[in-house]
Amino acid sequence: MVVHKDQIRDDIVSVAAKIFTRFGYKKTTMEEIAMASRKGKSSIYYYFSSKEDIFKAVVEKEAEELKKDLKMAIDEVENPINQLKKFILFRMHKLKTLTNFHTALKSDSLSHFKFIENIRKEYDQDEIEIVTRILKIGIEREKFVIDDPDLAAVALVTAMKGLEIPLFINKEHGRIEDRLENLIQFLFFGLIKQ
Amino acid sequence: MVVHKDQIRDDIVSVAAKIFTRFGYKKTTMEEIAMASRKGKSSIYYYFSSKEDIFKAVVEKEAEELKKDLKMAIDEVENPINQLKKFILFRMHKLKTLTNFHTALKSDSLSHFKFIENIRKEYDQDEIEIVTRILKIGIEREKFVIDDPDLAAVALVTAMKGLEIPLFINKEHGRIEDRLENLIQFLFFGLIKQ
DNA sequence: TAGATATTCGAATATATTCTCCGAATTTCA
DNA sequence: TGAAATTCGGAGAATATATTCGAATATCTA
Repeated sequence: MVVHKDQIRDDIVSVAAKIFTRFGYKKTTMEEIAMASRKGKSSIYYYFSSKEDIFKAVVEKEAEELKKDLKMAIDEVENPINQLKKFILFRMHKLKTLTNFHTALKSDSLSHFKFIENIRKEYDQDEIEIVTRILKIGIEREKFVIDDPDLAAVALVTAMKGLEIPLFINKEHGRIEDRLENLIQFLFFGLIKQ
Repeated sequence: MVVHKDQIRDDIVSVAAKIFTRFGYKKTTMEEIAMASRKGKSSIYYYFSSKEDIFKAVVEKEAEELKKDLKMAIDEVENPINQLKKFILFRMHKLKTLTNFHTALKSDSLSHFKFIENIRKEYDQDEIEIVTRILKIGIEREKFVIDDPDLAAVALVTAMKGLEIPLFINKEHGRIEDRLENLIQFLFFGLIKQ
């Protein structure tokens, strides 16, 4: 029956996610996925049309998770400025656990998969949407002075991505929060009401 | 010149050890080893005759390290009973970092390499030797009552290996020491002078 | 229960990767 | 300068892997 089939697909995706996380796309074999799922290799092809197809499902699942958790994390905080901080920090931490989605975003050895381009765009869109919402609320509450919040959101997200790599590389976790403070001050220089 | 060549071999072995540790024998490619060593693929073949040959060098190096460190660790302790404890504990902890040697000892997907059999035998021999020495010193100092220390050493090492797996799997590090106490009591029941 | 449909898997095939070797180019050093 | 040491690109054979096929089995439906 159909429901059951989705369940098995999900199981396979979970199992595959772990293996992809450990070994990366190329070094992961269908045989491994099959064995770990306790199925025959060809049964996997009953549920997925290809290795790429499984990977796609894995990445999409991780993207969903990130999106959902991001929204939840932000809602836990009140002040829009703190929401921004939380957004940047939480995103960064969470991304470390979502290895497959993260490499899908970064790796160019994977960029020949057309689906990755779509995921990127979609995810960018989501981020901008979230930030825009935060900014607009901030403006309403007279925390921010921004003429064009849509434009500002794009700029902010872009800047954030630019800063992601140095932050990612930096191992000194304690200091990230401090630097984040500076980042926000910098990005919103003159825009935050004192 | 010859000295330089050995140096480069050593470098390659170090680099390869990391990759083998991360991905295992099969998933590691000569190309990766070459790239990580910043050499052309075929240059690697100038220094080693095959992938197996590199792996052999890696495993032998780790075996050397274990052997050396084990001896040092034991010498830091006085009482033979404590030496035994230290031997068992240290060996177990150290083995966790020497992944390639460890898998060489255990994995049967690798057992078609003839050199592995030799390494095993050699290492077993070394262990028995060390334990025998500890026992004999213990007897001299009248800590132990053992008729045949050679036989006892073999029995002890064998028992130790049997207990290795459950100890390895057990994550609760704190308790390992306690259980070790029991193990020694058990193995030497009636043999340790009170 | 029969017949249809869903699922499984072993074995075969097509494709891709990887090990290994060759030989020519470059470097080192006496 | 010339001989030996070292490097590496690229080719070919061997191996590994992804994917397909078809037959067997299980599950559902009426």
